[in-house]
Amino acid sequence: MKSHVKTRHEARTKIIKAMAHPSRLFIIEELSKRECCVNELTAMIGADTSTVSKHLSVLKNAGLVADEKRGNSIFYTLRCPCIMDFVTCVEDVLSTNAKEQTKIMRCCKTRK
Amino acid sequence: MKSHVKTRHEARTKIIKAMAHPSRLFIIEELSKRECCVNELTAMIGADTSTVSKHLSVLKNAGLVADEKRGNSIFYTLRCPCIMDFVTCVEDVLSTNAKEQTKIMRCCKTRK
DNA sequence: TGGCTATTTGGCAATATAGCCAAATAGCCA
DNA sequence: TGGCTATTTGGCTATATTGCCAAATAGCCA
Repeated sequence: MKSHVKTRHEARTKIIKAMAHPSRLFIIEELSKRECCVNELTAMIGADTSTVSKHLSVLKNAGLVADEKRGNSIFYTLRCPCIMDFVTCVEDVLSTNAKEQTKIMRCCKTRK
Repeated sequence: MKSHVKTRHEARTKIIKAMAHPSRLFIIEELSKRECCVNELTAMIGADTSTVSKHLSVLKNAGLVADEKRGNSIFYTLRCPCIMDFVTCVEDVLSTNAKEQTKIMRCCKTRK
């Protein structure tokens, strides 16, 4: 792989990796609805505050979310709403997979 | 997080994790242009055949690619072309990040 | 069948990621 | 200032991922 192609894919990978965790996907989905502070997200996720804080720092580091300090709290917002379109695509893959499974099962039954 | 929400995000995560590797992103991009066999992809990527094979099995396991044996070779194809739209979105994030960096740099210069 | 090419699998070591606890940091308000 | 709440950071262990080599498997063709 040529070096500039590799670099491009590495940059993309950084963004995608940041999304590749259930809690972080949850955060992205919540932030697509409204801004939240760490506290709120922690309560919703049900993990240690430090864990959620680290997830947020991964997302921030990838440029997926922005943070703004207001008073005592830090509010996070989603920076690129197109991210949610991607989730739609992932759902597409999942439903394609599900259909495939159904087809295989139906086929097995018929042959019994 | 409620259990069904968690399950949903875990399913999505599996798909996204499968994409979260430079070589696998490269494979996805190549397959979006045309079908390829392991051999061709291995040559393009420049890693061990077994490594590329394992990457392909990750993608296949996630339902992102399909394989078909023809003669001596196994040809891989992309199952959900919408995946490439996602890459567009990732590029969006990257360019937003780049603009942000530029803005910060310009700001620093002005203040010198 | 035997040799060849293509691909997958098993095993192992190196590295990265996740999540918890404890401690540090930062801002609010009495 | 001191106590309180919100958040981040450091450190640690457990687990997952990666990539190589070697070996196994599968199909082609002479």
